[in-house]
Amino acid sequence: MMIFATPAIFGLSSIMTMPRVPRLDDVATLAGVSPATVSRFLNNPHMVKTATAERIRAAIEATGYVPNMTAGALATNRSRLIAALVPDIAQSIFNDTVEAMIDELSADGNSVVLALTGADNRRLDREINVALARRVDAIILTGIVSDPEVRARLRAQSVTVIETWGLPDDPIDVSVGFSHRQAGEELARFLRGRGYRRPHLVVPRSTRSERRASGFIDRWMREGGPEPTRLDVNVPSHFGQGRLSYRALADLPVQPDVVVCGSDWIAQGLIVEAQAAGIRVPDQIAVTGFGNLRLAGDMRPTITSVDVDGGRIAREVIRVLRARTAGESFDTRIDVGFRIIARESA
Amino acid sequence: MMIFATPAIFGLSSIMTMPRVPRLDDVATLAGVSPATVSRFLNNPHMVKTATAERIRAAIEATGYVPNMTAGALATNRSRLIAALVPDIAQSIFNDTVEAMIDELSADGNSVVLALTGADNRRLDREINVALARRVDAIILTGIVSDPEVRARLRAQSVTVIETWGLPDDPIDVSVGFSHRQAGEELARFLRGRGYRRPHLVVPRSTRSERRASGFIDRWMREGGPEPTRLDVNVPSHFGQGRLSYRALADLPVQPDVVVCGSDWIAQGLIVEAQAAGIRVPDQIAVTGFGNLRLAGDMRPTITSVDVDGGRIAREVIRVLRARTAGESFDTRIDVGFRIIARESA
DNA sequence: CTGAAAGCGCTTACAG
DNA sequence: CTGAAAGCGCTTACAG
Repeated sequence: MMIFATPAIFGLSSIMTMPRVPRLDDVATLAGVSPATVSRFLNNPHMVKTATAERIRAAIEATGYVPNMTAGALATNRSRLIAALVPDIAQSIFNDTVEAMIDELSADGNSVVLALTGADNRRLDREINVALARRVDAIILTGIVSDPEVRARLRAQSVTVIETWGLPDDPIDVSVGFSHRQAGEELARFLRGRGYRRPHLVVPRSTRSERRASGFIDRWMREGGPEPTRLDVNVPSHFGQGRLSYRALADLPVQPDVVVCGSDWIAQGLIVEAQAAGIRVPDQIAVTGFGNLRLAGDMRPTITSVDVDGGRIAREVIRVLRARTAGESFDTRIDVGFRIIARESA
Repeated sequence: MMIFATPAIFGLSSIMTMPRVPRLDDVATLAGVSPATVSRFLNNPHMVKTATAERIRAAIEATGYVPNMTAGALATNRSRLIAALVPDIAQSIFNDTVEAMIDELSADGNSVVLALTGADNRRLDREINVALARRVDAIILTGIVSDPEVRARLRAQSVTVIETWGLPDDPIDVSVGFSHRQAGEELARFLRGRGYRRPHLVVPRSTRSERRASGFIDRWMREGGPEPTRLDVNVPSHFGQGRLSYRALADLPVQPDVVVCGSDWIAQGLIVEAQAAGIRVPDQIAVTGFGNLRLAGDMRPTITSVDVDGGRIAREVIRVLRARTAGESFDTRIDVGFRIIARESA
């Protein structure tokens, strides 16, 4: 059902005849200038005389011309397309970062191609190839490129590659993030300082979570603590896992005094389940999350978490992109750090 | 800090000399065929003889050729780019749908340009223009295009436009969704049937929420109920708003027996706050959500919600896209419906 | 400040 | 099954 109820003022008659989409040429002809001049007007308005500019503006208006960025991309070898590769967006701690990046990039005239690499970045290599085929100006990753051949290929290309969240020893090009291992270590120190003695870890099956967990465990044991118990859960992590994780505590040989959750969602679910069982948090069992999502501060009790400034990561990424475009120098390894946010839950 | 620790086997020396990116031409020359044949091999492998195909395959391998989709797009007038326009992704009920769409589309060789239109779709018209400039093959919207000029322009273009979630009376091209008004009406009927008498609405400030709210109110009053009280909240809605919404109940002249929340997050926050105040849900106050997110089924108590099959919406969108590509016919107005999921909270 | 012309890297109708 | 050639719609170095 397609009704053309559009008033004639919008050019209904021309819609009926379906004229082809106007090109730069059409605008040029109508304005009485060459295509080159229209192109200049579009890309560097100050290069054309005011009177000429005015005629071109009118011609664009009259034709309804919309520049063809595909043709522009081919001619300039610059797509103004940025690929963002993330594991998922359904429930992801990266969403804030991605959102902030998209906001900034679109203000710069770029568009973001969002590709999903799946749990454990299964499809990462494939999506990198797609991004390369699209000749994107930059690829922004959250994850490790496992295939050495792909790493080599990326290095050989002129494309900018920014690895985010992690802080690899041997980045492909640029990396913006923090040390997950160190975050785990600091959390161990923090909890030990608060007097907890029997931590239990709930660990999502992702490289980053694993790195935090091993940092936590190493530090904990180095300080003389017993080896923490642990439960591994699938990614993406979610609220329901927290509830199940609480129930699974019953099977442990010794009850923990603090549960270190791999995400705020898990922590939230665990608290809800504990409370439903009549257990008080943190009096009877303490809980920590990770990511410092908004809900961590909103929950009852508020959740002790590790804050990662996703907006900062986005800003640094943008800064790198702009610097490279402008030919200016910039750091290729940017540590944005993290902060432990002590709240009521632990 | 940029260290080339790549083993020589990966062609380190050629990295040093930075040869230009291989083109179709290079592959053709190496394989001893014309560019046309390589192009055919890439797009319709069955069109070339097996022996030829093998030589081309080897040449692609040797050169590390990656097709330039920008050039391909210009030549075919088909970008294989789909624009997905959503208000936000930080906390969005659309994320599941978008994720499912990206999965399907990328399997078809398409990429998704994700654009954010902001609360209340402030930047929708602007992002549509960008999508048009990129010559995307389709624009998938969650929201209403307000500017009549933009609506007319979209209709005049050959681009496929799919409006999702809502089900407008006068769609631009194709729409896939359900009637929000009707969802509100059904919820009113459902709660009245369950014996509730004094509903209070927490309404996010979005067109769709408003439509559900007015459907609810109309139906409720038509059945002889008193006018429900209401509280409007900003979008995107989140957990913390639920907590605040609970506290705000104290200001009401008469206490509700059920709170109808515009999202599951709000419902969850409201339940947590009620419980923290020692109030039992649903015995002392009932609560409903919207969206049937995973957490609705996981929460304690489980949350009565309205299920919208985001995956189904994604599948229908894909079906439409494929049908149009194949030149087959399809419905231009697809109602995916909704279901009220009765659980413990109301 | 402006124009003519070559070029970006593909695809495909046409001819063989 | 394959090749030569034109064309997709821009941009920009060069010349004036």
